[in-house]
Amino acid sequence: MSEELRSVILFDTRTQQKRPFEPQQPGKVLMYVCGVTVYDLTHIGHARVFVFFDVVQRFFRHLGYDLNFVRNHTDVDDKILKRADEKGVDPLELSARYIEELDRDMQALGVERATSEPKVSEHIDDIIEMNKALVDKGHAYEVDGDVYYRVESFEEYGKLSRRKLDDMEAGRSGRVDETKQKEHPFDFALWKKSDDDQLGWDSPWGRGRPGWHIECSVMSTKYLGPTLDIHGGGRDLIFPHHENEIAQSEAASGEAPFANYWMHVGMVNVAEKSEDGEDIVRKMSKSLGNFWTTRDVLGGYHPEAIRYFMHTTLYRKPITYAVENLEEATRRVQYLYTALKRIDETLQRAEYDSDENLPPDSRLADGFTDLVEGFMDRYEAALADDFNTPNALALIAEVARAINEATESDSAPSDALAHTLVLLRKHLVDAGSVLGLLERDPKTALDEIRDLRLKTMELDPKVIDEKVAARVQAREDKDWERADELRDELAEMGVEIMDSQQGTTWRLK
RNA sequence: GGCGGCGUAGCCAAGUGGAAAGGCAAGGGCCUGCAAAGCCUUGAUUCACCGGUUCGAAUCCGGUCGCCGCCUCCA
Repeated sequence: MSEELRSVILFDTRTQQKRPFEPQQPGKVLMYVCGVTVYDLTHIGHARVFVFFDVVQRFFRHLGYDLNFVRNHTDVDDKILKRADEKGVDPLELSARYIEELDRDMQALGVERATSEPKVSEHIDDIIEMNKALVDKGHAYEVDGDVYYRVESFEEYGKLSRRKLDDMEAGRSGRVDETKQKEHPFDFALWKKSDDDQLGWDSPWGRGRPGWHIECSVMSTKYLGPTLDIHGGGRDLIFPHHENEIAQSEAASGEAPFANYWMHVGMVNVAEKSEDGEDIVRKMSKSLGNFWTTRDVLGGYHPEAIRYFMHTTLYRKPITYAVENLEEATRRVQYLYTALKRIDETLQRAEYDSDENLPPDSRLADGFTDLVEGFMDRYEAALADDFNTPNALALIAEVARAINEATESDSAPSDALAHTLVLLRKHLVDAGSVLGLLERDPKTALDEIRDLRLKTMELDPKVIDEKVAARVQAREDKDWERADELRDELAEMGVEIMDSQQGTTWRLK
């Protein structure tokens, strides 16, 4: 059975090339993705990673793979301690709260749950065990209650990020902690001594807490074993985070490689004005203060529009966050849902629908055979090529255009056309579901988009409805001057009028 | 200083050795009282620049310019 599954090509960061994906066990995928350190709301850079791997999850399942997907929460970390201290709250309560906030945002974005979502705080014993193993094997050493990984003990250190210890300038980024007595500047903390009033657990090295990288090695190994099929995360985790995970995991287990494929998602950039008034584009980040929280973006744009926007660029490349891009994505999502709505309206005219009263199976309407019969294969091929979502969207657009073309007429469709439309609708919805798009019924989605716009534009729908009704009356009276005047007033408010045989509807620009 | 990436039509963006996807914007047409929506249609002899390999390069190699990311907070 497993040999029948469509094969997928992945770009692997370590080898810097696309390769056919060969899971260790045919048909089964072991995937680990680094989540976030939960000390604040997520921004859309985080959301991009979640949405992308959500598509990976959905697509593998769509193809019939048995996916075991682990995505962790780093709920013990110095940034959490610092934030908790500032706010005067318990660190684990703080992180628990932000896990809830994260879940809320990701649920709103339609990100499906991973198979397991483990937390650092629940794996302290496992972390201590791995630390002991690393110390025993000579890969780590204790200094005054801290435990450090001895990077020089791992010959292949740097193999993921293609850098050599000697080539790097320690402190280039101004982040190396030089106050500690480390053997090498790049040795990193596996365990940190905690003050009496700090969060900590007892260990062979005294009371302390885990360092940053160890949790992923521990949890991935615990849930998925020593060798992952796929390990993912944001590009900025390649060094040092993932490099250090490799060093820890391979040294501790004695097995290599730690992961067969490494997938890294590009950064979300922001277009800004520099102090000199120049247009610049740079990475969105907490420390630069140029970030948009997922919460904020969800307040202004439909979840599927946000996803659509993210799918317009290959996951590996940087993407620029800009309102124009979100607005264009919103219009595209509206376009797709409108196409579905047109199908439903057309089927109704023949007293069919896409669920119960199906048109009889018949030949396909002229000119649609290739599209109907070849679509899903082409669509899957696009995504199977390292998740080429831009190409996937192009194919979706092709179907939507065909649907609009086929539903131009206001008359009842023939059985052949109705049958074709039902199949095209199914294709569109099935294709959309892999990307987390078109998951609502058309009316709900279009209403949601409209309500969001009303809210952000601070418009009262009653005022709009009244003006629209007045214009309908003016049109019935053939008072074109008055009708156009009202339409101009509405247009000024940002309201678009659409007259059709079914009546007048409106939407927001 | 080291490592890596990017530079394709006005804008966004696929393609990475064999006839330049798709979207937005713009022009023309159909439809419409007029519009909007929708549909049809027009657009890169050319892929930052220079040189090379090849029967053939946006795609490979060398160089130049510009931009970006990472070098222990980072998704």
